[in-house]
Amino acid sequence: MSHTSVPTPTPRETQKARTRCALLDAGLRLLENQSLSSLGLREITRVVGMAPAAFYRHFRDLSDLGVALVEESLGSLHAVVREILEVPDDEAARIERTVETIARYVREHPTHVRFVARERHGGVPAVRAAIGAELDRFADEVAEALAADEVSAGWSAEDMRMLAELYVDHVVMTASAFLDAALGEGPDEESVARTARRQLMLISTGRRYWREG
Amino acid sequence: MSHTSVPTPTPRETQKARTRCALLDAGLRLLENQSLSSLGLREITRVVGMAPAAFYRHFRDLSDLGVALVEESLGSLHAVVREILEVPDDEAARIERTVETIARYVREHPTHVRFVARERHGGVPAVRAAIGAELDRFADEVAEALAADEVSAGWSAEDMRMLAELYVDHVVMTASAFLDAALGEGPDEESVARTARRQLMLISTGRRYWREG
DNA sequence: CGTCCCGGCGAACACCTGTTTACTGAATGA
DNA sequence: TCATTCAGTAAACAGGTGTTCGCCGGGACG
Repeated sequence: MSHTSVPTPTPRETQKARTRCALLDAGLRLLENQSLSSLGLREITRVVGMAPAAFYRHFRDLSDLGVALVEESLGSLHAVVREILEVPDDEAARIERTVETIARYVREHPTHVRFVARERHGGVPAVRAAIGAELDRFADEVAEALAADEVSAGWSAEDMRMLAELYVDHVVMTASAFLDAALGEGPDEESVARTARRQLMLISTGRRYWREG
Repeated sequence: MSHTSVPTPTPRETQKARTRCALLDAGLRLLENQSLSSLGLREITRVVGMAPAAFYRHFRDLSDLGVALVEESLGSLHAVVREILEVPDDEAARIERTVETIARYVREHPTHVRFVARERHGGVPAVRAAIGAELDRFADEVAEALAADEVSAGWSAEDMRMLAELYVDHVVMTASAFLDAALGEGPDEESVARTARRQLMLISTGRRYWREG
Protein backbone atom coordinates (compact mmCIF):
# COMPACT_ATOMS: atom_id res chain seq x y z
CA MET A 1 0.00 0.00 0.00
CA SER A 2 2.25 2.74 1.27
CA HIS A 3 6.01 2.54 0.86
CA THR A 4 6.58 4.61 4.00
CA SER A 5 8.89 3.63 6.86
CA VAL A 6 7.60 0.24 7.93
CA PRO A 7 10.99 -1.43 8.25
CA THR A 8 9.98 -5.09 7.82
CA PRO A 9 10.42 -6.43 11.36
CA THR A 10 13.54 -8.56 11.37
CA PRO A 11 13.21 -12.08 12.84
CA ARG A 12 15.19 -10.95 15.84
CA GLU A 13 12.78 -8.14 16.60
CA THR A 14 9.74 -10.36 16.34
CA GLN A 15 11.35 -12.86 18.67
CA LYS A 16 12.10 -10.10 21.15
CA ALA A 17 8.53 -8.87 20.93
CA ARG A 18 7.40 -12.44 21.46
CA THR A 19 9.20 -12.95 24.74
CA ARG A 20 8.27 -9.46 25.85
CA CYS A 21 4.68 -10.45 25.34
CA ALA A 22 5.31 -13.66 27.25
CA LEU A 23 6.58 -11.59 30.17
CA LEU A 24 3.50 -9.41 30.07
CA ASP A 25 1.21 -12.44 29.93
CA ALA A 26 2.96 -14.15 32.80
CA GLY A 27 2.78 -10.97 34.84
CA LEU A 28 -0.89 -10.54 34.17
CA ARG A 29 -1.55 -14.13 35.12
CA LEU A 30 0.28 -13.82 38.41
CA LEU A 31 -1.53 -10.55 39.11
CA GLU A 32 -4.83 -12.38 39.27
CA ASN A 33 -4.09 -13.33 42.85
CA GLN A 34 -1.79 -10.61 44.10
CA SER A 35 -1.02 -6.96 43.62
CA LEU A 36 1.79 -5.47 41.57
CA SER A 37 3.81 -4.26 44.53
CA SER A 38 4.05 -7.79 45.89
CA LEU A 39 4.90 -9.33 42.53
CA GLY A 40 8.43 -10.60 42.17
CA LEU A 41 10.68 -10.25 39.17
CA ARG A 42 11.87 -13.82 39.61
CA GLU A 43 8.32 -15.05 39.84
CA ILE A 44 7.66 -13.82 36.32
CA THR A 45 10.85 -15.13 34.76
CA ARG A 46 10.27 -18.49 36.44
CA VAL A 47 6.83 -18.79 34.81
CA VAL A 48 8.18 -17.78 31.41
CA GLY A 49 11.12 -20.13 31.91
CA MET A 50 14.08 -17.85 31.54
CA ALA A 51 16.88 -16.41 33.61
CA PRO A 52 16.02 -13.50 35.95
CA ALA A 53 18.63 -11.26 34.37
CA ALA A 54 16.92 -11.45 30.98
CA PHE A 55 14.04 -9.44 32.39
CA TYR A 56 16.16 -6.30 32.19
CA ARG A 57 16.47 -6.67 28.42
CA HIS A 58 12.77 -5.73 28.21
CA PHE A 59 11.84 -3.66 31.25
CA ARG A 60 13.76 -1.46 33.63
CA ASP A 61 11.42 -2.16 36.53
CA LEU A 62 8.37 -4.04 37.58
CA SER A 63 6.53 -0.72 37.53
CA ASP A 64 7.74 -0.34 33.96
CA LEU A 65 6.03 -3.60 33.12
CA GLY A 66 3.04 -2.27 35.01
CA VAL A 67 2.56 0.79 32.84
CA ALA A 68 2.98 -1.42 29.77
CA LEU A 69 0.11 -3.51 31.11
CA VAL A 70 -1.95 -0.35 31.56
CA GLU A 71 -1.52 0.49 27.90
CA GLU A 72 -2.39 -3.06 26.93
CA SER A 73 -5.49 -3.02 29.14
CA LEU A 74 -6.93 0.41 28.37
CA GLY A 75 -5.37 1.44 25.09
CA SER A 76 -7.64 -0.60 22.86
CA LEU A 77 -10.75 0.68 24.61
CA HIS A 78 -10.84 4.18 23.19
CA ALA A 79 -12.14 2.95 19.86
CA VAL A 80 -14.88 1.03 21.64
CA VAL A 81 -15.90 4.08 23.65
CA ARG A 82 -16.10 6.31 20.60
CA GLU A 83 -18.09 3.68 18.75
CA ILE A 84 -20.64 3.41 21.54
CA LEU A 85 -21.06 7.14 21.90
CA GLU A 86 -21.10 8.17 18.27
CA VAL A 87 -24.05 6.08 17.21
CA PRO A 88 -27.07 8.36 17.65
CA ASP A 89 -29.68 6.27 19.33
CA ASP A 90 -32.60 6.08 21.59
CA GLU A 91 -31.24 6.75 25.06
CA ALA A 92 -32.47 3.49 26.55
CA ALA A 93 -30.87 1.57 23.69
CA ARG A 94 -27.60 3.37 24.19
CA ILE A 95 -27.59 2.46 27.87
CA GLU A 96 -28.43 -1.12 27.06
CA ARG A 97 -25.60 -1.26 24.56
CA THR A 98 -23.17 0.34 26.98
CA VAL A 99 -23.86 -2.12 29.77
CA GLU A 100 -23.72 -5.06 27.40
CA THR A 101 -20.38 -3.86 26.06
CA ILE A 102 -18.94 -3.57 29.55
CA ALA A 103 -20.17 -7.05 30.41
CA ARG A 104 -18.65 -8.51 27.28
CA TYR A 105 -15.33 -6.78 27.80
CA VAL A 106 -15.11 -8.07 31.35
CA ARG A 107 -16.02 -11.55 30.16
CA GLU A 108 -13.36 -11.50 27.46
CA HIS A 109 -10.56 -9.73 29.34
CA PRO A 110 -11.14 -10.43 33.04
CA THR A 111 -7.49 -10.30 34.00
CA HIS A 112 -6.95 -6.90 32.41
CA VAL A 113 -10.00 -5.49 34.15
CA ARG A 114 -8.94 -6.92 37.47
CA PHE A 115 -5.49 -5.44 37.02
CA VAL A 116 -6.82 -1.96 36.35
CA ALA A 117 -9.31 -2.06 39.21
CA ARG A 118 -6.64 -3.28 41.60
CA GLU A 119 -3.82 -0.94 40.63
CA ARG A 120 -5.93 2.16 40.14
CA HIS A 121 -5.34 2.99 43.80
CA GLY A 122 -2.52 0.48 44.27
CA GLY A 123 0.92 0.85 45.73
CA VAL A 124 2.90 1.67 42.59
CA PRO A 125 2.80 5.42 41.86
CA ALA A 126 3.78 5.22 38.19
CA VAL A 127 1.06 2.70 37.43
CA ARG A 128 -1.51 4.68 39.40
CA ALA A 129 -0.61 7.77 37.39
CA ALA A 130 -0.81 5.89 34.08
CA ILE A 131 -4.28 4.57 34.87
CA GLY A 132 -5.42 7.98 36.07
CA ALA A 133 -4.20 9.63 32.88
CA GLU A 134 -5.96 7.04 30.74
CA LEU A 135 -9.23 7.47 32.63
CA ASP A 136 -8.89 11.23 32.20
CA ARG A 137 -8.62 10.72 28.47
CA PHE A 138 -11.79 8.63 28.59
CA ALA A 139 -13.54 11.42 30.47
CA ASP A 140 -12.45 13.89 27.79
CA GLU A 141 -13.81 11.70 25.04
CA VAL A 142 -17.09 11.12 26.84
CA ALA A 143 -17.50 14.82 27.54
CA GLU A 144 -16.89 15.69 23.91
CA ALA A 145 -19.31 13.09 22.62
CA LEU A 146 -22.02 14.00 25.11
CA ALA A 147 -21.74 17.67 24.22
CA ALA A 148 -23.07 16.78 20.78
CA ASP A 149 -26.41 15.63 22.20
CA GLU A 150 -29.27 18.07 22.00
CA VAL A 151 -29.85 17.52 25.72
CA SER A 152 -26.56 19.26 26.41
CA ALA A 153 -27.62 22.64 25.09
CA GLY A 154 -26.62 25.35 27.50
CA TRP A 155 -24.27 23.12 29.50
CA SER A 156 -20.98 24.65 30.57
CA ALA A 157 -17.75 22.84 29.82
CA GLU A 158 -17.26 22.26 33.53
CA ASP A 159 -20.67 20.66 33.89
CA MET A 160 -20.01 18.43 30.90
CA ARG A 161 -16.78 17.39 32.50
CA MET A 162 -18.35 16.54 35.85
CA LEU A 163 -21.02 14.51 34.09
CA ALA A 164 -18.41 12.66 32.06
CA GLU A 165 -16.43 11.84 35.19
CA LEU A 166 -19.57 10.53 36.80
CA TYR A 167 -20.11 8.24 33.83
CA VAL A 168 -16.50 7.04 33.72
CA ASP A 169 -16.40 6.32 37.43
CA HIS A 170 -19.66 4.48 37.15
CA VAL A 171 -18.35 2.36 34.31
CA VAL A 172 -15.31 1.40 36.35
CA MET A 173 -17.46 0.46 39.33
CA THR A 174 -19.74 -1.57 37.08
CA ALA A 175 -16.85 -3.39 35.46
CA SER A 176 -15.52 -4.27 38.89
CA ALA A 177 -18.96 -5.53 39.94
CA PHE A 178 -19.17 -7.69 36.81
CA LEU A 179 -15.80 -9.11 37.70
CA ASP A 180 -16.94 -10.04 41.19
CA ALA A 181 -20.02 -11.62 39.67
CA ALA A 182 -17.90 -13.69 37.30
CA LEU A 183 -16.00 -15.07 40.28
CA GLY A 184 -19.08 -15.99 42.27
CA GLU A 185 -18.64 -13.19 44.80
CA GLY A 186 -21.62 -10.91 45.18
CA PRO A 187 -24.70 -10.82 42.96
CA ASP A 188 -24.83 -12.59 39.61
CA GLU A 189 -24.14 -10.94 36.29
CA GLU A 190 -27.76 -10.24 35.40
CA SER A 191 -28.34 -8.43 38.70
CA VAL A 192 -25.30 -6.29 38.17
CA ALA A 193 -26.47 -5.45 34.67
CA ARG A 194 -29.94 -4.48 35.87
CA THR A 195 -28.57 -2.27 38.63
CA ALA A 196 -26.13 -0.62 36.23
CA ARG A 197 -28.86 0.04 33.66
CA ARG A 198 -31.11 1.66 36.23
CA GLN A 199 -28.33 3.78 37.63
CA LEU A 200 -27.50 5.01 34.16
CA MET A 201 -31.19 5.70 33.55
CA LEU A 202 -31.33 7.70 36.74
CA ILE A 203 -28.30 9.74 35.78
CA SER A 204 -29.77 10.35 32.34
CA THR A 205 -32.99 11.54 33.94
CA GLY A 206 -31.05 13.93 36.11
CA ARG A 207 -29.24 15.15 33.05
CA ARG A 208 -32.48 15.83 31.19
CA TYR A 209 -33.96 17.91 34.00
CA TRP A 210 -30.69 19.60 34.97
CA ARG A 211 -30.94 23.32 35.83
CA GLU A 212 -34.69 23.06 35.97
CA GLY A 213 -35.02 20.94 39.12
CA MET B 1 -23.93 3.74 86.18
CA SER B 2 -24.51 0.08 85.42
CA HIS B 3 -22.96 -2.67 87.54
CA THR B 4 -22.98 -5.09 84.61
CA SER B 5 -19.99 -7.11 83.38
CA VAL B 6 -17.33 -4.49 82.75
CA PRO B 7 -14.44 -6.44 84.26
CA THR B 8 -12.15 -3.54 85.15
CA PRO B 9 -9.41 -3.94 82.53
CA THR B 10 -6.36 -5.28 84.34
CA PRO B 11 -3.07 -3.40 83.76
CA ARG B 12 -1.82 -6.29 81.74
CA GLU B 13 -4.77 -6.12 79.35
CA THR B 14 -4.40 -2.40 78.84
CA GLN B 15 -0.73 -2.85 78.08
CA LYS B 16 -1.54 -5.56 75.57
CA ALA B 17 -4.15 -3.33 73.95
CA ARG B 18 -1.56 -0.57 73.87
CA THR B 19 1.03 -2.50 71.90
CA ARG B 20 -1.68 -3.94 69.68
CA CYS B 21 -2.66 -0.39 68.85
CA ALA B 22 0.98 0.44 68.23
CA LEU B 23 1.15 -2.40 65.72
CA LEU B 24 -1.96 -1.13 63.96
CA ASP B 25 -0.61 2.41 63.86
CA ALA B 26 2.74 1.30 62.51
CA GLY B 27 1.01 -0.82 59.89
CA LEU B 28 -1.20 2.04 58.81
CA ARG B 29 1.78 4.34 58.57
CA LEU B 30 3.71 1.94 56.39
CA LEU B 31 0.65 1.41 54.22
CA GLU B 32 0.75 5.02 53.12
CA ASN B 33 3.35 4.13 50.53
CA GLN B 34 2.70 0.48 49.77
CA SER B 35 -0.08 -2.06 49.65
CA LEU B 36 -0.93 -4.64 52.25
CA SER B 37 0.25 -7.62 50.24
CA SER B 38 3.73 -6.16 50.00
CA LEU B 39 3.89 -5.18 53.66
CA GLY B 40 6.32 -7.20 55.76
CA LEU B 41 5.71 -8.50 59.24
CA ARG B 42 9.24 -7.56 60.24
CA GLU B 43 8.79 -4.08 58.84
CA ILE B 44 6.02 -3.42 61.33
CA THR B 45 7.76 -4.87 64.36
CA ARG B 46 10.89 -2.93 63.44
CA VAL B 47 8.95 0.33 63.49
CA VAL B 48 7.28 -0.51 66.78
CA GLY B 49 10.63 -1.62 68.14
CA MET B 50 9.94 -5.17 69.18
CA ALA B 51 10.89 -8.69 68.20
CA PRO B 52 9.21 -10.17 65.10
CA ALA B 53 7.92 -13.14 67.08
CA ALA B 54 5.85 -10.88 69.33
CA PHE B 55 3.62 -10.06 66.40
CA TYR B 56 1.96 -13.45 66.68
CA ARG B 57 0.77 -12.62 70.21
CA HIS B 58 -1.67 -10.17 68.61
CA PHE B 59 -2.41 -11.27 65.06
CA ARG B 60 -2.32 -14.58 63.26
CA ASP B 61 -1.56 -13.01 59.91
CA LEU B 62 -0.94 -9.75 58.17
CA SER B 63 -4.37 -10.14 56.63
CA ASP B 64 -5.68 -10.48 60.17
CA LEU B 65 -4.18 -7.10 60.98
CA GLY B 66 -5.73 -5.90 57.75
CA VAL B 67 -9.29 -6.71 58.72
CA ALA B 68 -8.66 -5.10 62.10
CA LEU B 69 -7.66 -1.96 60.23
CA VAL B 70 -10.87 -2.17 58.21
CA GLU B 71 -12.92 -2.14 61.41
CA GLU B 72 -10.88 0.75 62.72
CA SER B 73 -11.29 2.70 59.48
CA LEU B 74 -14.96 2.12 58.72
CA GLY B 75 -16.52 1.07 62.01
CA SER B 76 -16.79 4.54 63.47
CA LEU B 77 -18.40 5.91 60.34
CA HIS B 78 -21.84 4.38 60.71
CA ALA B 79 -22.81 6.90 63.37
CA VAL B 80 -21.71 9.72 61.10
CA VAL B 81 -23.70 8.39 58.19
CA ARG B 82 -26.86 8.05 60.25
CA GLU B 83 -26.40 11.51 61.63
CA ILE B 84 -26.10 13.06 58.20
CA LEU B 85 -29.10 11.24 56.81
CA GLU B 86 -31.48 11.53 59.72
CA VAL B 87 -31.51 15.30 59.90
CA PRO B 88 -34.42 16.38 57.70
CA ASP B 89 -33.14 19.24 55.64
CA ASP B 90 -33.30 21.14 52.48
CA GLU B 91 -31.77 18.86 49.85
CA ALA B 92 -29.07 21.31 48.82
CA ALA B 93 -28.07 21.76 52.44
CA ARG B 94 -27.90 18.03 52.96
CA ILE B 95 -25.60 17.66 49.96
CA GLU B 96 -23.45 20.51 51.18
CA ARG B 97 -23.19 18.91 54.59
CA THR B 98 -22.40 15.50 53.11
CA VAL B 99 -19.55 16.76 50.96
CA GLU B 100 -18.14 18.83 53.80
CA THR B 101 -18.27 15.80 56.10
CA ILE B 102 -16.40 13.68 53.57
CA ALA B 103 -13.78 16.38 53.14
CA ARG B 104 -13.29 16.70 56.89
CA TYR B 105 -13.05 12.97 57.40
CA VAL B 106 -10.41 12.67 54.69
CA ARG B 107 -8.51 15.60 56.19
CA GLU B 108 -8.56 14.08 59.66
CA HIS B 109 -7.99 10.43 58.77
CA PRO B 110 -6.12 10.40 55.47
CA THR B 111 -4.26 7.17 56.13
CA HIS B 112 -7.43 5.25 56.93
CA VAL B 113 -9.11 6.51 53.77
CA ARG B 114 -6.10 5.68 51.68
CA PHE B 115 -6.00 2.19 53.17
CA VAL B 116 -9.65 1.50 52.36
CA ALA B 117 -9.41 2.88 48.84
CA ARG B 118 -6.28 0.86 48.16
CA GLU B 119 -7.34 -2.46 49.63
CA ARG B 120 -10.91 -2.38 48.43
CA HIS B 121 -9.81 -4.18 45.29
CA GLY B 122 -6.40 -5.16 46.66
CA GLY B 123 -4.58 -8.43 46.74
CA VAL B 124 -5.72 -9.76 50.13
CA PRO B 125 -9.07 -11.55 49.81
CA ALA B 126 -10.04 -11.39 53.49
CA VAL B 127 -9.53 -7.63 53.61
CA ARG B 128 -11.37 -7.15 50.34
CA ALA B 129 -14.28 -9.10 51.74
CA ALA B 130 -14.29 -7.13 54.99
CA ILE B 131 -14.39 -3.82 53.15
CA GLY B 132 -17.09 -5.06 50.81
CA ALA B 133 -19.23 -6.20 53.72
CA GLU B 134 -18.84 -2.89 55.47
CA LEU B 135 -19.78 -0.92 52.34
CA ASP B 136 -22.81 -3.18 51.95
CA ARG B 137 -23.87 -2.23 55.45
CA PHE B 138 -23.51 1.42 54.53
CA ALA B 139 -25.69 0.87 51.48
CA ASP B 140 -28.32 -0.76 53.69
CA GLU B 141 -28.32 2.19 56.05
CA VAL B 142 -28.48 4.72 53.24
CA ALA B 143 -31.34 2.85 51.56
CA GLU B 144 -33.28 2.71 54.79
CA ALA B 145 -32.79 6.40 55.53
CA LEU B 146 -33.63 7.49 51.99
CA ALA B 147 -36.82 5.46 52.00
CA ALA B 148 -38.13 7.82 54.67
CA ASP B 149 -38.04 10.80 52.30
CA GLU B 150 -41.31 11.80 50.68
CA VAL B 151 -39.54 11.69 47.30
CA SER B 152 -39.22 7.93 47.67
CA ALA B 153 -42.94 7.21 47.60
CA GLY B 154 -43.65 4.36 45.24
CA TRP B 155 -40.05 3.23 45.02
CA SER B 156 -39.41 -0.48 45.11
CA ALA B 157 -36.90 -1.89 47.56
CA GLU B 158 -34.65 -2.85 44.65
CA ASP B 159 -34.68 0.69 43.29
CA MET B 160 -33.88 2.08 46.72
CA ARG B 161 -30.99 -0.31 46.91
CA MET B 162 -29.55 0.64 43.51
CA LEU B 163 -29.80 4.31 44.43
CA ALA B 164 -28.09 3.70 47.75
CA GLU B 165 -25.26 1.83 46.03
CA LEU B 166 -24.86 4.71 43.61
CA TYR B 167 -24.51 7.08 46.54
CA VAL B 168 -22.07 4.88 48.43
CA ASP B 169 -19.87 4.32 45.40
CA HIS B 170 -19.91 8.02 44.70
CA VAL B 171 -18.87 8.80 48.25
CA VAL B 172 -15.93 6.41 47.97
CA MET B 173 -14.83 7.96 44.69
CA THR B 174 -15.13 11.43 46.17
CA ALA B 175 -13.13 10.51 49.24
CA SER B 176 -10.41 9.13 47.02
CA ALA B 177 -10.42 12.32 44.95
CA PHE B 178 -10.11 14.42 48.10
CA LEU B 179 -7.16 12.30 49.09
CA ASP B 180 -5.42 12.90 45.77
CA ALA B 181 -6.10 16.60 46.19
CA ALA B 182 -4.55 16.60 49.64
CA LEU B 183 -1.38 15.14 48.15
CA GLY B 184 -1.14 17.65 45.34
CA GLU B 185 -2.09 15.15 42.64
CA GLY B 186 -5.01 16.20 40.49
CA PRO B 187 -7.36 19.12 41.14
CA ASP B 188 -7.41 20.99 44.43
CA GLU B 189 -9.84 20.32 47.23
CA GLU B 190 -12.32 23.02 46.31
CA SER B 191 -12.62 21.73 42.75
CA VAL B 192 -13.25 18.22 44.00
CA ALA B 193 -15.92 19.54 46.36
CA ARG B 194 -17.67 21.48 43.62
CA THR B 195 -17.68 18.52 41.26
CA ALA B 196 -18.96 16.22 43.99
CA ARG B 197 -21.75 18.65 44.93
CA ARG B 198 -22.92 18.94 41.35
CA GLN B 199 -22.84 15.23 40.79
CA LEU B 200 -24.94 14.71 43.89
CA MET B 201 -27.32 17.42 42.72
CA LEU B 202 -27.64 15.68 39.38
CA ILE B 203 -28.38 12.35 41.01
CA SER B 204 -30.93 14.03 43.25
CA THR B 205 -32.59 15.56 40.23
CA GLY B 206 -32.75 12.17 38.59
CA ARG B 207 -34.27 10.79 41.75
CA ARG B 208 -36.98 13.45 41.81
CA TYR B 209 -38.07 12.82 38.23
CA TRP B 210 -37.63 9.03 38.34
CA ARG B 211 -40.34 7.00 36.61
CA GLU B 212 -41.70 10.13 35.02
CA GLY B 213 -38.84 10.88 32.64
C1' DC C 1 3.49 -16.53 99.61
C1' DG C 2 3.99 -19.40 95.79
C1' DT C 3 2.29 -20.83 91.47
C1' DC C 4 0.83 -20.15 86.97
C1' DC C 5 0.05 -17.27 83.00
C1' DC C 6 1.68 -14.97 79.11
C1' DG C 7 3.69 -10.86 76.48
C1' DG C 8 8.02 -10.19 74.80
C1' DC C 9 12.95 -11.68 73.51
C1' DG C 10 16.86 -13.47 70.85
C1' DA C 11 18.59 -16.82 67.95
C1' DA C 12 18.36 -19.89 64.51
C1' DC C 13 15.94 -22.12 60.52
C1' DA C 14 15.40 -22.53 55.37
C1' DC C 15 14.27 -19.90 51.75
C1' DC C 16 13.54 -16.08 48.49
C1' DT C 17 14.58 -11.60 46.74
C1' DG C 18 16.77 -7.79 43.15
C1' DT C 19 20.92 -6.81 40.84
C1' DT C 20 25.55 -7.35 38.75
C1' DT C 21 29.04 -9.82 36.38
C1' DA C 22 31.26 -12.17 32.49
C1' DC C 23 29.83 -15.27 29.10
C1' DT C 24 27.68 -17.64 24.81
C1' DG C 25 25.94 -18.12 20.31
C1' DA C 26 22.76 -17.03 16.76
C1' DA C 27 20.93 -13.38 13.79
C1' DT C 28 22.78 -9.22 11.47
C1' DG C 29 24.80 -6.14 8.06
C1' DA C 30 28.93 -4.31 5.55
C1' DT D 1 32.80 -13.92 4.71
C1' DC D 2 33.84 -11.74 8.91
C1' DA D 3 33.14 -8.61 12.58
C1' DT D 4 29.46 -6.90 15.35
C1' DT D 5 25.27 -6.68 17.87
C1' DC D 6 22.45 -8.34 21.51
C1' DA D 7 18.72 -11.56 23.71
C1' DG D 8 19.45 -14.84 26.92
C1' DT D 9 22.52 -17.56 30.49
C1' DA D 10 24.69 -19.10 34.83
C1' DA D 11 26.61 -17.86 39.05
C1' DA D 12 27.45 -15.23 42.75
C1' DC D 13 26.36 -11.24 45.74
C1' DA D 14 24.40 -9.12 50.02
C1' DG D 15 20.65 -8.73 51.80
C1' DG D 16 15.69 -9.59 53.31
C1' DT D 17 11.69 -12.71 54.55
C1' DG D 18 8.13 -15.65 57.63
C1' DT D 19 8.10 -18.87 61.19
C1' DT D 20 9.59 -21.78 65.20
C1' DC D 21 11.91 -22.66 69.35
C1' DG D 22 13.09 -22.24 74.28
C1' DC D 23 13.59 -18.89 77.60
C1' DC D 24 12.86 -14.87 80.61
C1' DG D 25 10.47 -11.98 84.04
C1' DG D 26 6.75 -9.53 85.92
C1' DG D 27 1.65 -9.17 86.62
C1' DA D 28 -2.32 -12.29 88.08
C1' DC D 29 -4.40 -14.89 91.34
C1' DG D 30 -5.55 -18.89 94.58
